Amino acid sequence: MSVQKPSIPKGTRDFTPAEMVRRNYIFNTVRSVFEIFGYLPIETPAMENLSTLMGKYGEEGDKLLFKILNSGNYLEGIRDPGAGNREPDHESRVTDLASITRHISEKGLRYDLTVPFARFVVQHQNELVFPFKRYQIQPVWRADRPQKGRYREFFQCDVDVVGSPSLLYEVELIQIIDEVFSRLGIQTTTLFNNRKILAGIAEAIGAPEKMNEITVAIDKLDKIGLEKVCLELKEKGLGDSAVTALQPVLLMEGRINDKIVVLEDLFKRSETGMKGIAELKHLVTLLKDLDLRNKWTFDVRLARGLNYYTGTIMEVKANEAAMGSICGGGRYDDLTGIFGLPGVSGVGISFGADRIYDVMNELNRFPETIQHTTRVLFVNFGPEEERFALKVLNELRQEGIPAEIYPDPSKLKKQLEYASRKQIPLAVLIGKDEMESGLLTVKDLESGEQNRLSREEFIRSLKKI
RNA sequence: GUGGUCGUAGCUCAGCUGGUUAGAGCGUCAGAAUGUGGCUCUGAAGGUCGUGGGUUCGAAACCCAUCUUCCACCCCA
Repeated sequence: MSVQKPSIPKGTRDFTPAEMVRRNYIFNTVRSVFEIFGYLPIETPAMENLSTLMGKYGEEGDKLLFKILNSGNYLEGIRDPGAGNREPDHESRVTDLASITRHISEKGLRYDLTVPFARFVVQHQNELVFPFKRYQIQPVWRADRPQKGRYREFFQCDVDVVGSPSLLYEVELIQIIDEVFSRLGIQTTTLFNNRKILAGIAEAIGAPEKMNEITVAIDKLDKIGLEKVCLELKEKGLGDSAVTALQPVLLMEGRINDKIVVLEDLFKRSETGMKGIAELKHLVTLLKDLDLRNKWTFDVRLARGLNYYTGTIMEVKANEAAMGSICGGGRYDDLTGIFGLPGVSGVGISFGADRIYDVMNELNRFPETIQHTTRVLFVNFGPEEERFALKVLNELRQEGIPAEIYPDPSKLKKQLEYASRKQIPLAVLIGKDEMESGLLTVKDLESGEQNRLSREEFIRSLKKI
């Protein structure tokens, strides 16, 4: 039997202690901000029933779901789809696969945390206090093709509130965004838009069913330019008059108020659009009163694919790094409706921990102080000394000071090197001399200084810091 | 899912148009007066050249497939 090369699936990663310390720094920061805003944690299973997941993320989303094979010989009851057709052409085989999927797989890995949360709310509705504010920090999986900032397994940090349509929560979420990124030391811009405005635009130019195509095209304005956008819209079946009517939106610039004027003019023919504008104005008014440290603005081009959003949608970008959005979310008026609890409005956002990590790494924003864990290493000089050291070691641990002892009486050089490499700041040497005098030799590995201290003095000096 | 790209020691890479025993730097390990790390010196170990086929007298170099990396599209955290 040959030795196999160890490997992990595409788009997944191992995390070393050095990486985990930094990742935890992000998780802890996010978590503590969520908590001061009054959100409580929940967790849901890694896998959900496929029926819970399918159809919630659009056609694309369904393709990106990781499906779990059923246990047992699930093929037994299934007829060979090619049986009556001994020359299976390509077409029929594809559809057969699709139809066979539900027979062989009924579970899938979660794609995000919002849909499982909606399911959770419906299932536990009688135990929850509404408006229900929760946060959730767990991995999600997408069968996407990996690239920079895009993984197949990654962590999302979601905050959502369900049971209130109040725009105060949109404001609260934007405050959370501001607080989290201020604490992490990343400068950001929060872009927001409103699905009702997008729907209003489609409605006003006489193509309400083409909302998706229109938003996708508008989104490309920066990248491919006005002409190509118009061309693409026509290819997508939009009439000349509609494209003409859309021009003011495409050419719109200036301050938020200027844009609102343009849209209001357009929305004389769209009630939905007007509603969206009203929400936008309200949100902007509230935000202006707050002294946020990071930038925010309204951007009609922001689309966001997840098709359950119905109101405000938002997205956060790091100002100093080329990375997709590091946080995103929005309002969904009826997510729980699909699971049998209609009329409950929710709004939430999701922080992409892995992308935030990548950005912070690139910009070198991790504080040095989060590095080392063990603060004191006890050098091992032999069985006698070991027993003595163990007692002092235990005292330190009782005081909550992370400390460890070297496992065997190796050469001092080796033991100190171990301490150096683990970035342990202090080494304690207890040999014959120290045992007799009762004074410990304490070496500061950063400065190289060495002192003789009694146990009490030593512990006191550690507690001071 | 479509198109492209990368893959040589633990890491970063060199290896000219195919030609003997595949190299460097860093790292690792072992030494350099028996209780003192980082710096220095000496020495050593370490490579199925991503994997599997093929072309060839001969392949790390060429071809095909496959896996992985990264990029664009799509979509998204």
